[in-house]
This record gives sequence, C-alpha cells and structure tokens, in this order.
Amino acid sequence: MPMFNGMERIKQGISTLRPSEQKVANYIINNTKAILDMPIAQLAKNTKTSEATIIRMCRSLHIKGFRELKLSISASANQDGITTDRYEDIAADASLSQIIKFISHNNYRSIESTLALIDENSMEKAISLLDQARKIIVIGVGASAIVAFDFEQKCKRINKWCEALTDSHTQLTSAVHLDDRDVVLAISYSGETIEIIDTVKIAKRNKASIISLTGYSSNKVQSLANVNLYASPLEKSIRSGATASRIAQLNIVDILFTGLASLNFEQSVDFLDKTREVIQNR
Amino acid sequence: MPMFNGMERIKQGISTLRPSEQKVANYIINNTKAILDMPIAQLAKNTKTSEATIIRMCRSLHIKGFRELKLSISASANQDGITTDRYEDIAADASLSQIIKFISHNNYRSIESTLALIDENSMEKAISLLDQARKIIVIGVGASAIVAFDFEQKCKRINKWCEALTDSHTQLTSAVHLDDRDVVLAISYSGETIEIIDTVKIAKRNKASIISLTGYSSNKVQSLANVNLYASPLEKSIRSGATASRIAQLNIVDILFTGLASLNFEQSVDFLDKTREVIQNR
DNA sequence: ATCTAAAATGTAGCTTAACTACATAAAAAT
DNA sequence: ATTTTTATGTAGTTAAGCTACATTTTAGAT
Repeated sequence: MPMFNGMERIKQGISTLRPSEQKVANYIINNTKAILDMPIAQLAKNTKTSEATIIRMCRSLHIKGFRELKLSISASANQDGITTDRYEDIAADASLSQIIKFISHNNYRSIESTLALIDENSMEKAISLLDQARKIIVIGVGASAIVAFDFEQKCKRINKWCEALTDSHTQLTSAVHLDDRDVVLAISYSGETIEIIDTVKIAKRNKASIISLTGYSSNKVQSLANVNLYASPLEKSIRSGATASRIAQLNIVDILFTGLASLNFEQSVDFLDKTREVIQNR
Repeated sequence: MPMFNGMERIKQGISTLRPSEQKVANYIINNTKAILDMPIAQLAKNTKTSEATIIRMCRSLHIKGFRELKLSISASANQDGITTDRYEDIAADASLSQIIKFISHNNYRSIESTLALIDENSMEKAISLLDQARKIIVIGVGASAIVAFDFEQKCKRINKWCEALTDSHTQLTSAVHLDDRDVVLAISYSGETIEIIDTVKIAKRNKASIISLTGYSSNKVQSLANVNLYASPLEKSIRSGATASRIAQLNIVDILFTGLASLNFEQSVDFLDKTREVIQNR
C-alpha cells in the first residue's frame, strides 16, 4: 500500500537527502503536476542526475520506488493548503500572545504532519509485535525518555510487561537478558543516539524484535530495526527549545497503545476501568 | 496530465461500459486501495478478464492507460485527513486507520481547545514568577510526572534551577525547605491529587509561590495556588487510556518555557545553542 | 436453424519504463 | 598520502503496460 502524502514527505525529508537527490526533490516541488506523467529517464535528464539517484531518493524518503512516488504525489497534489505554510522561528521581541500562538501551532502541526508519515502496514506490524511480546523494553534518553516513561505507564494500565529504561547502563544491562520473545521500542529523535544504537545492537544479537521511533530520515537506529515508525521533526525552532517532536512521538505512542489495547478490547477496557478507579481523584 | 477524480469517473461511467469492463470497474470500486500496487496482469486475473480489457476500460473512461488510472484513483482515494467531525469513543471493532485518526484528532483538538482556556494575564504572571524564582519545584504524579520531567529538562537547558519531583515523599521533604524566593509548579489533571495538595499546603505555609496547572474545573490545587493555568481535558475516552490532557499540559509547559526563555532572549539563545551542540547526534 | 457482420474479449509478442548491480568519482577520515 | 567511506553514474536486467491481431460471442437477417 502506498502512502498518501508524498509531497509532505518530500518537504519534510528534503534536508536529509544527498545533494543530487535534493536537486530532484526541488524539481518535484516546483513541477509537481508535470512529474506525474514523466518517465524516470526524463526526470533524470531534466535534473541532470541519473535514474539511480531518483530511485535512491525515493528510498531515502522511505518510498518503495518511482511508481509509488508518483502515486503518493498524485494523492497529495490536489489537497494542498494546510501543509504549505511554514512558520519561522520565534522573534526576539515576540509578544506573549505571539508565543502562545506559535507554540500551539507548532505542536499541533507536528501531530498533523506526523500523520502523513504513518505507514499503516508498519504500524500494524509494530502493534502485533508488541502484542506478542513477553516483555517490552522502551529505551530513550533526554526528551525521548519522557516518551518512554509515558508508554511504560500506559502498558502498566493494561497489565502488559513493559520497562522504560532511560540511562545507558540500565539499557545495556537489560539488553543482555533479552531473547526472541522480547521487543525493544527504541525512541530517538535523531536516530543516531550512540547509547540507543549500542543497546539495539545487543538486543538484536539476542534475537529480540526492534521497533524504531525516530525522526523522518535515514538513520542508524531505523536501519537496525525490524519495523520503522516516524515522528515528524518540524523542529524548526532551534531557539525555542520547545521540542515539538516529543508531542509527535507521544501521538505515535498513543496510537501504538490504543492499537494494542484494542486487540484485546474487552479485557483492556476492564483493566483500564479498574486502574482508573484506583487512581480516581488523584 | 492525469485527471484527479478517477473514482468519480468510474462510478459515473460504469453503466456505459462493456460487460467485462464493468467487472473490472466493480472490482476497483470494492478494492480501491489494493489496486494501487497491483500490476495489470494481476487485476486481469482477479477479475477473470484480460489486460486488454482493462486498457479498453481506461479508454472508455477517457483515461490514457492503466498507469494514469492508478494515478487518478490515488488522487481521489485519500480525500479524508484529520476531519472536523466529532469523534466518539473508540469502538471495539475500530480499524487501525480509524484508531490513527481518532487518536491524532483527539490530541490535536486538545491543543486547540486548551488555547481557548489560556488567560494571558495569568500566563504572564506565571512566567514572571518563574523568572524571578530562585528555585522551581515541579510536582506531579502519574501522567503529570512526565510533564514535570519535561519542564525540568527544558529549564536545565537555560541554566535555570528547577527540580521535578514525582513521588510523594520527595515532594514533601523538598517542600519543607522552600521559602518565599521559590516557586512550585503543581501539575495535576484532576486538581485533587492528595499528595500534590499536601505538598502545596506546606509550600504555601513556607511562603513559596504556587502555580497550578490542572484541568478546567474548580479544584483544590487550583484554589490553593497564586496563579491558575488550565489544560483542556477532552478526556473523552475512558477506554482508550490515551491521555490527551498530557499533550495539552505539555503545550502549556512549552509556552511557559518559551515565555521564560524570551525574557532573557540573548542569553537563552546562547544557552540553548550550547546545550544543543553538546547533545548533537544523540 | 444457419449464416454473416459486428461487437466483445483474449493471446502473444513488442516497447518502454523501472529497477539492480556494478563501476567510478568525490569526499572524509586516518 | 593512503585508505575508507560516501555519493553518483552507467549499463544491463526485469517487469510492467500496451498494441496488433486472433478468437469467441452475440445479434440480426435470411
């Protein structure tokens, strides 16, 4: 199944592409409709690159090939508007109401644009892995640690064995005890966090399944995983320090959890009601 | 240039098609998404017709060929994104794509509706309190603990003394040492969390300032605080267990932080750049 | 019923487009 | 300066879409 927001993917991913791939991406952005009935050879010629480069660009954007790229572009070609406006970084003299709008908009956009990156097949596979898992290890550091804790908390509510590990030593030592019945959910915005990579490698060696949740780019963690999930960066604001990616990651985690819970709907509802009762008014 | 309403064309034109072409058209109507990555040979097989028939069907619908048919179907297959219609709680038999939409919509709405609850004066006052604070204590348990940690992390990046305390003992013992130069940020969705109330009472006795971040209701924590902030509940889904309130709270925390940082813009930017550098590629 | 003409459908082979594997060139790291 | 890694291109393979023609089916006329 192809994905449905090709242009969104291109715009989001363009900065992570190789130079010549970027040439292609820019050409597509500027000639969106023309692409649709252009053979790959022609596009290669027009962008002074090669067919192979175009295919590689597709892969970098996590799209199977040129055919699928076209389909996904076609799907987004007539529903533009929402996604085109880009917010600049916050100004030095921003008023409070500007800040409120800016931050809220950013957070809200990060959910919206993450939606475009969701591949239902991967999501399905991830949920099924989690469901079958004896034990789930969630690893993340820094901002991602928060997301890891969140998932752990949720799992506890439905009586699923899940441990959030947020410092590198604990991660490593726990990874040693994993086996093929276990699943690792590796959360890293950059996908290049050394601690996470090391832990994932060990887990992999022990035959545990790996689910990655990273930014939308080709990255190390993603390449090591069995299933890849992405949360939109939109991390425009170096200055704000407000990590919108974290909101997007939480959104994904919510989906994973809800999907997981719905596989055993009756029991989950029961568990959730019980746990809710216990923490009532707290 | 392909057209953008493939399904529409098929539905409108189906009655004028030859019998075997109609078989194909019906199949497409019933398996729209599957068509997109199905080769023409497979479709011919599935419909017990031939490749030539499919091509002829395309021509009958005034579409150049099978390639273009797919593009036009793709363009019309995805007319639904995050829609505005109200979502009820999630059903037992919800499909994955329903779950994805439901959760994303919920999270995104929680930001939107929290925006309506923001009182700029209170926000201004809260930011100013935080700015003047010698030390900030952030308290929360359960889902709110995550928000507390998030704020702590952010403060560390701009070198602001801030401690997130998420278990009741630590909260109580730390509250004892507060004085009038300190600020407590109390996060509780219900506003009735006993541990939080107790801690806030002690902090108040010690003349620390209290900022509450609770659901939008009259509640104990709020009544004890100097400044009240609210995060929209929208906790429609007892069952989902997905706490949208948490996203709304994070949004408020982002605003607080950005407001705080912008009061000392130059220095904050400098600090943020430095801390960002240090954690580069992690 | 039988034959003929027209319409509908299928088969097989051709053409073109997409993709793969390998080779070369450029850039980084040692 | 040398090796290793990364980026890009070339040429050949595979597979998909399409065309031309053959066959079958249908309908109307005798």
